[in-house]
Amino acid sequence: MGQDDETMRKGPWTEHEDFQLVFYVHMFGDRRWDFIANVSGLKRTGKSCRLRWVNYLHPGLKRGKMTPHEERLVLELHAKFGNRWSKIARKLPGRTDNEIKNYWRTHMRKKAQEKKRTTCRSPSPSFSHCSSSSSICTSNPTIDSMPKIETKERSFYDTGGVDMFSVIKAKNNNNNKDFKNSSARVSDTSEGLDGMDDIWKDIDNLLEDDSIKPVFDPYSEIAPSLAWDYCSSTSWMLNGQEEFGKDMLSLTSQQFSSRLTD
DNA sequence: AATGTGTTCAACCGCTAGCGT
DNA sequence: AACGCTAGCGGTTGAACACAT
Repeated sequence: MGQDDETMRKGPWTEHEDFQLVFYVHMFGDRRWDFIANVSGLKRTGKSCRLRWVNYLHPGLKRGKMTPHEERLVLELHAKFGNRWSKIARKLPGRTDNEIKNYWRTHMRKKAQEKKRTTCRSPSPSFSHCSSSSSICTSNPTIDSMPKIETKERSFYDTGGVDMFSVIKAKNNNNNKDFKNSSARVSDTSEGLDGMDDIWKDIDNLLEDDSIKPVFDPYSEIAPSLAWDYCSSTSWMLNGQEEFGKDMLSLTSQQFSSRLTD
């Protein structure tokens, strides 16, 4: 889009970037990634922002090891759907397609190694014999009892923004330790904050501070997508929405930037 | 303690479906 | 119908970490 590829950052995200992204996703919802990428000042593509959000920052994500039940489900669902990772992920709330894909790769490698070792002794009772095109596992009660989420439905990752905020708040109040701990790993260099825990807290605090409250009240009943529709329907948005965004948000951006560097 | 090897997982890339014009 | 744009998907890569020697 507007920015040329040479100025774009690549590689691991810093805590500061995470913080910014979370903040702007909260402001505008998790839909307009290119816009968020531009407006936030992050030197990242919209694509990269989306990926970071979906795979790492999304408040609904579970972190940590797969439970045996989840492992079984992945195997079963893979037997049913093949490498349709996003489809499989929709059946496992809190797990991303990337996570499942990675898990499967590891799993398959292990399986392959095991197979090598036990060179075609008795056939394994596991699911490894189910090819992606196989129908062997299709009438599985576990899968069939799962809620059916079809393509037109709201994606798990699509939190909107107001919903997300409530999740953030909930996150602050309890658990999700794995999520927070693992996120801290991203930036060992940053001493100021202790992983996502503090990011969520700071965002929470920032937004509760009236002086820097976003234009769109996160506590209101207006979904961010609607807020966005409202924004985009106005002339200032049509005539250079990026400039508007930068102006409007520069203050807030500076505020949380300074918090990080304190 | 140093080095090698294996494992995990975040992030990138290329492609495609879907939507608006 | 054709085109352009964007979000989303699946495959792949490589850095960081864990464990073995």
